[in-house]
Amino acid sequence: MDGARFVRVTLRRAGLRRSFPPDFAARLEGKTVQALTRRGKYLVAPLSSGETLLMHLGMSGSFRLDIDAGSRRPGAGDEPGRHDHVVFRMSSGAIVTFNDPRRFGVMDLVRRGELNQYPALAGMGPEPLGPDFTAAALARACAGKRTPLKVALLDQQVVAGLGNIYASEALYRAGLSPRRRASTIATPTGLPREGAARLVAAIKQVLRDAIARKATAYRSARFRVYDRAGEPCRTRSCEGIIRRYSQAGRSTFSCPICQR
DNA sequence: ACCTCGACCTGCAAGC
DNA sequence: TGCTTGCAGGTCGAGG
Repeated sequence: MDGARFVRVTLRRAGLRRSFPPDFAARLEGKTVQALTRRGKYLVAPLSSGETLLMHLGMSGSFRLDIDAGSRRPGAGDEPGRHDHVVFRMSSGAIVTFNDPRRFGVMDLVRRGELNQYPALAGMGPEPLGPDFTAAALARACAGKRTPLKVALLDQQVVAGLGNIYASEALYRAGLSPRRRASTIATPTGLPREGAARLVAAIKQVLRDAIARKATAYRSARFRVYDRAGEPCRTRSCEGIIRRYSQAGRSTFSCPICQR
């Protein structure tokens, strides 16, 4: 998509969780993708029109790429699947198809000047792998929060882009209980306690590992606690058994012995 | 201002 | 085999 022009945009239903923006296809067709970047869990594509295309995969979204569909004759095998909701035909010859069974994904179009006011992006926390995500920053964001620490990590205003799996994984590596109050990693004035530095390091480590392993499909990844309820803790000489419980409606996994 | 909960969807696995 | 139930990677609005 990067550098290519939208030749034809096909919407195969009225929307995902939300309706598509008005005249969505028409506002894309003929425009060039100037860059393809990311902020938190949003894909961000500034266009030649001055608008920016925002895309989010939700829980079950994915993109399928057919890189040189243009050089082949259209034929069998090109039929759209049941949950192929948006099809982008690009000037490069590529066809990019957005598939999302649960339709929790997002496609939106915003004027560039209004990107900062876009609700999900306004006030979004620092990028976890960026220089601004420090123990001091995390402590400041958690100070005064009575929410469990794990719930705070899922709050995109605290840190951008962490999801349910890696929140559990990071807390495990940091040796911190998901049930602690978020405020316990900070002093009353919002300065970091030692847990904050460990947690920041663990978040960065967990994400770097996942990216290095190209763990795009969560099923293919090997987690230390996520989805391992009843199995032994992997920490050397720890006798703990991984527990599963619910926090803010999401499953959490942790070792009751080595996470405090 | 902050927090929890249900709603939004479909698919799949387990239990009966 | 076929039904029901519960659970799934994320947000967002309503209500406490």
